[in-house]
Amino acid sequence: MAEINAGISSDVIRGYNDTMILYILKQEPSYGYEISKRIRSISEDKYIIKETTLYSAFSRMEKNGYIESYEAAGDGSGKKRTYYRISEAGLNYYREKCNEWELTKDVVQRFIDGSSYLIMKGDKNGND
Amino acid sequence: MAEINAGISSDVIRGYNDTMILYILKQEPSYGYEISKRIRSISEDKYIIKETTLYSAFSRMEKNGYIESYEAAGDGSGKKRTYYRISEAGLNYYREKCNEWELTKDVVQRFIDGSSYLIMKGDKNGND
DNA sequence: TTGACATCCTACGACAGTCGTAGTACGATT
DNA sequence: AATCGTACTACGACTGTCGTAGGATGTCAA
Repeated sequence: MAEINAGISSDVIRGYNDTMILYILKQEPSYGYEISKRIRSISEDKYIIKETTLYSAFSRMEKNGYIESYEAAGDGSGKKRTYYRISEAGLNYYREKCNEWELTKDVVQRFIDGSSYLIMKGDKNGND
Repeated sequence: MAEINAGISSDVIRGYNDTMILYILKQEPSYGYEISKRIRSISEDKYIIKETTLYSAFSRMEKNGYIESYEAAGDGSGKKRTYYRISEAGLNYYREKCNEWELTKDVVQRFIDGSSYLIMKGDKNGND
């Protein structure tokens, strides 16, 4: 794979970056770089969030009250980092997004040609 | 339901309006108003595409060569309408989007808390 | 000490799809 | 003639994403 995020269009992910971040923060507070790596590993390298996207999501979500930030020097290293933790509002928002996702997934799926897709994959003649 | 498209965020659908339209056109040529109604009925009123979104998708996709337009007076009524038909390129694009969708769906799903979602819904049978 | 490299973060502006608002125009029904 | 459903166009605002750029710290090896 030459490209980054090959096959994943940012238009689809749009609006779900927040959800992914909140999913991570739901487990424990974290910071930019670590979250970015976790998203990458959870998606098995299929999705790599851009730094700018990530940090702009932070400021947006903090403004909306979904997350709260605090300064801390992580694990032994004297380096100060901006940690984020999820708030109650953020948790509720995350749950709403989960519901929305199930709904949206169901709707979009109706416009995806699943059967012909399967046939195509086995049909060398490309018949329809 | 008070709101239009309640629960479906335009950020998620973004980029999949094209796919929905192509799904309709894959079956037979059609025009704006009819496509809009078909999307609404296929989604069981869960998603109603905005007029402006629809027509801007037309011009975008025609520019990209995914669809071709022609003037015709539909069923008996003397009214002229702009019909669109899908092109070979459009068909390929549609198929790519189907693949992309399966991939994206899989990735996003990993960040959706499915089990707590089921518990929340109160599934007493524990079905999956 | 110097340099390379990974980490950690900010600023700015461009881009594109969506959507609100507005307006036009035709045909059929009342 | 007024109203409604149909059919379409124009314009500009909004927002999340992302390219580009830059800066500052810590670690490790040469």
